[in-house]
Amino acid sequence: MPGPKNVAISNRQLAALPQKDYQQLLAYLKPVELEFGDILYEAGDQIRYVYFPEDCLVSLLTAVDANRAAEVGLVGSEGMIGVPVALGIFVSPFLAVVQGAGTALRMKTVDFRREFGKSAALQGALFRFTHLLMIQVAQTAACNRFHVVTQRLARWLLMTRDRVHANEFLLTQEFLGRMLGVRRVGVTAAASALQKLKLISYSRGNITIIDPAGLEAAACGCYETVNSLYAKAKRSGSKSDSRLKITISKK
Amino acid sequence: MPGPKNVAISNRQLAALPQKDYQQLLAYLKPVELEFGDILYEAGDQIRYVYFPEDCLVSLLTAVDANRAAEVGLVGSEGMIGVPVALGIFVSPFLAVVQGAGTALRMKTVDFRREFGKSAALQGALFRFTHLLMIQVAQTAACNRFHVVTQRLARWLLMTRDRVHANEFLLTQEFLGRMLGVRRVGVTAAASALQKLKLISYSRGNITIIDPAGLEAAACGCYETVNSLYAKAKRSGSKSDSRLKITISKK
DNA sequence: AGTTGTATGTACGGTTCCGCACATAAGTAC
DNA sequence: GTACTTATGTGCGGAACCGTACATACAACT
Repeated sequence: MPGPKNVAISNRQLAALPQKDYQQLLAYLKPVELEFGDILYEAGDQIRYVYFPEDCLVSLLTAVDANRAAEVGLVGSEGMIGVPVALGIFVSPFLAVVQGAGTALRMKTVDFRREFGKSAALQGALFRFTHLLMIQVAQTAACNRFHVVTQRLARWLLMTRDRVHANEFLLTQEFLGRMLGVRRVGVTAAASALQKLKLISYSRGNITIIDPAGLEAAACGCYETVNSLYAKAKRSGSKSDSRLKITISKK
Repeated sequence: MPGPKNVAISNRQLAALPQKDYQQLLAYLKPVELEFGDILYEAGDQIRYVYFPEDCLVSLLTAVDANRAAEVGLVGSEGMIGVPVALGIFVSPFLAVVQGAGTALRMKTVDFRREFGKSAALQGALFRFTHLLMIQVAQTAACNRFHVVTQRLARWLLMTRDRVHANEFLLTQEFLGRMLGVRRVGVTAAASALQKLKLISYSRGNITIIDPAGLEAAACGCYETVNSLYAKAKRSGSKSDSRLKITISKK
């Protein structure tokens, strides 16, 4: 049963915790300012901290070679960065890079892992989020296979919008190209198309979503597919079919 | 510490368990014959059973609409089908379809979930596998974005080879097209190219890998990237940085 | 006002893959 | 052998996107 609502807590994973479990974590959570472009982990890095975004946005990328990488996941205040730790893995498989500046609460991995063993609510929440992330990554795989740049761009803008809770954000086409794994001019063309349809406007990195509903229509169904699952998870909050109690055995 | 090697156990998740934990599961595990094309779950289905493949091969697919889906994961005797259950989720996000006939040991989800709560070794093994699956799905996302059909086909054949432990298998180009998310003729062209290079041979669904090393060279790096992580996980066996004890609270 | 740097737009030939239609070939049934 | 089904091969116009190069536009600084 969740405790009283922690209204001041902007990270949803933390907000969903019972008061007691949250208080327990609080001693270890330190706010950090994350800047655009900050790298939280390179692929293969030790995960020294886990992060609970408050109003920042973090992209997870998988590389295929030195020059080419594609975003496979996008995490904001609804989730956590460092999901592998919940699975007992302490090496990041992804490049995690800050895509929207803001604050996050972070915690040393060792502290988190210990507290994780004590809080069934935290376990449930993070296992569910891990599952959602898996779905998001898988949908991205299928989306990359079938959908054209314009649709993928529209989807990406909507996903970003959902996570920063704003219709305006700062992103160059060069950057968008890196996320979507296309040339900059590919983004130029797609963005121009969306602008001509009066769904977005942009100039020198400043992107504004003018018509969210129209943009959703221009996006592929992958947006709605994943989004509805996130929304469902949000509604069901900390309720779960599974209640686990995990303890880490000493040594 | 794992118990004596269970040499007769062909599923690696089960084989890695301590003798005691394995014996505990044995009462619930029933062998089933899986035929080509069998659907274990549709996307959105309740997960009524989890499956431990012995010599069969199962594809996980994500759909983007009624006609189009792409494979995002491939699971053989090294893994388990029904990973979400380990995360406390009992609905499959993927279509799970048998791609190579054979046997699997299966278990009712409710039984599995209960036993899962009792065996730290089982938890560790499955959490690690969940993580590997996440990596595989993510690599597929990036691969779909950047690599051409011939490379992806080569990668797919190698992945299949690793999982069925054979250089020969039965698969039509029509089927391969569905897995890779391309037209049949796209597969025809790619397969012809690989055959001309004397890396494979095929006729009417019968594919033989002639030159595994050459095929690997023709595949994209995604194969080696993921494969090395699987190999590493295999080597480290049931050793883990994390030892957890999970118990399911009553009600 | 002029300079510099960054962001965006345009152009072009080449490649990959699409959708579709039709042709061949290998196995299966009668 | 003939008919039928299944698997594979070929052809063709078009769309999307690539790599590259070059042009324009806005912003900030001097």
